[in-house]
Amino acid sequence: MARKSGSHSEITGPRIRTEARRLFARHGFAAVSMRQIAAAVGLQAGALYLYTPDKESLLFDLLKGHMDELLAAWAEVPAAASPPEQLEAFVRFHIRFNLERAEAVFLSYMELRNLGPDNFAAIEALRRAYENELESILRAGQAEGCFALPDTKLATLAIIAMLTGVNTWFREGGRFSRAAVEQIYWDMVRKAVAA
Amino acid sequence: MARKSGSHSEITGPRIRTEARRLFARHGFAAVSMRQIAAAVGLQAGALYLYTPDKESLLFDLLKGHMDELLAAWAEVPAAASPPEQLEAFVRFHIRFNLERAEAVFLSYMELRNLGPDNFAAIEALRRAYENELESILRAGQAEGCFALPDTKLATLAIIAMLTGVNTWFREGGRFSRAAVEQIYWDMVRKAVAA
DNA sequence: GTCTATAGAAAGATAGAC
DNA sequence: GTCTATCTTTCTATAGAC
Repeated sequence: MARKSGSHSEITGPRIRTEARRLFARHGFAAVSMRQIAAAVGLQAGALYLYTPDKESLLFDLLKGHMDELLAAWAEVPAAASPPEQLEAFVRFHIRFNLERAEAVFLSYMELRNLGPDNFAAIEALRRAYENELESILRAGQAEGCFALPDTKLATLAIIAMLTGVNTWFREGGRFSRAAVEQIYWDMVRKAVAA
Repeated sequence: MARKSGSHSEITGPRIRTEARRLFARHGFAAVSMRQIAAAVGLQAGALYLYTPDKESLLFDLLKGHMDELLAAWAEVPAAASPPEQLEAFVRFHIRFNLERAEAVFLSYMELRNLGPDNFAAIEALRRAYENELESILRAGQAEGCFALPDTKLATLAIIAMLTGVNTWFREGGRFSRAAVEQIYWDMVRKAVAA
């Protein structure tokens, strides 16, 4: 039988992060108080400071954790034989992963401005590392002549913006399944980069 | 000679909106206090309430004004002869207009969640009206057989997300002029929708 | 039209009891 | 590991002088 109160450090930390992510994504970092987060977890506000030195660090941990997981998950995707196949894998991976973590994605794009300079730079570096993954695919395809792009960096940013936009409208049980969305977006990307 | 103090209602209102837009875009609605806005204009906090009933109304006026101007500006663009030409006009218009009003665009995408239900619905309706402008172009091209799209609504959202993404990276004096950016993005859109 | 002053609520963070 | 209590600051919004 579980204790009604006492020590729960192993479970409380993750629950704080989960509730903070949910609340920050829904209302915005600045609009959410430490008291609201504590209440969602079932704690008093002071107890949060056992798990984070301050509010900004809590946000940073969420963003850093998300970017680390994003890069690790992409690293797990097996390499394909040709740039077009690699690009298809990236498009499908990006849509799938981002839909699974909509709240974290939203935070990572919207709440960067609430970080101090050092924390901001750390997240930016990870974001650029992810963009570079796509850009190397585009560069390889460009070199082989299967893609025709005026600028690979701009194409990278354009494609990522387009794919991430799925998160703003996709709803479970809507007109399209995730698989259908992947297919439709892949069709558009494939044509947009084609030689 | 201008008075040092006294009545300035005709100039103070616009200045409040300009400074509020700048501060909200930079730090986020919830993170900016009425005192900060007043200080940026050169007023005391209480004086702001001569111009807005509360903080949320100030935000709503900014978003509503932006959407109205966006729709009005698009209405001024002369109609082109064919769907591809219309689409090119839309792409160039969207990039140009959004780069000219980067702060307002940022607000309109990020701070909707700080509006109450009625204000939220009003802005959403205007956003959908703008999306419908693009979708009718895509539908017309689809009907004429010059575009090939699995779904015009999804293509609408994908294209707008891609174009609006320019605002996240474009900097004056960077590698590309505005005209060059318009051209590169139009090339990608043109190919993505082509039959 | 703007200011000073302030009411009243809520914020982030800390101290010490248990 | 968590709670209660509190310090200190800051917030939105209002009242009344000028």
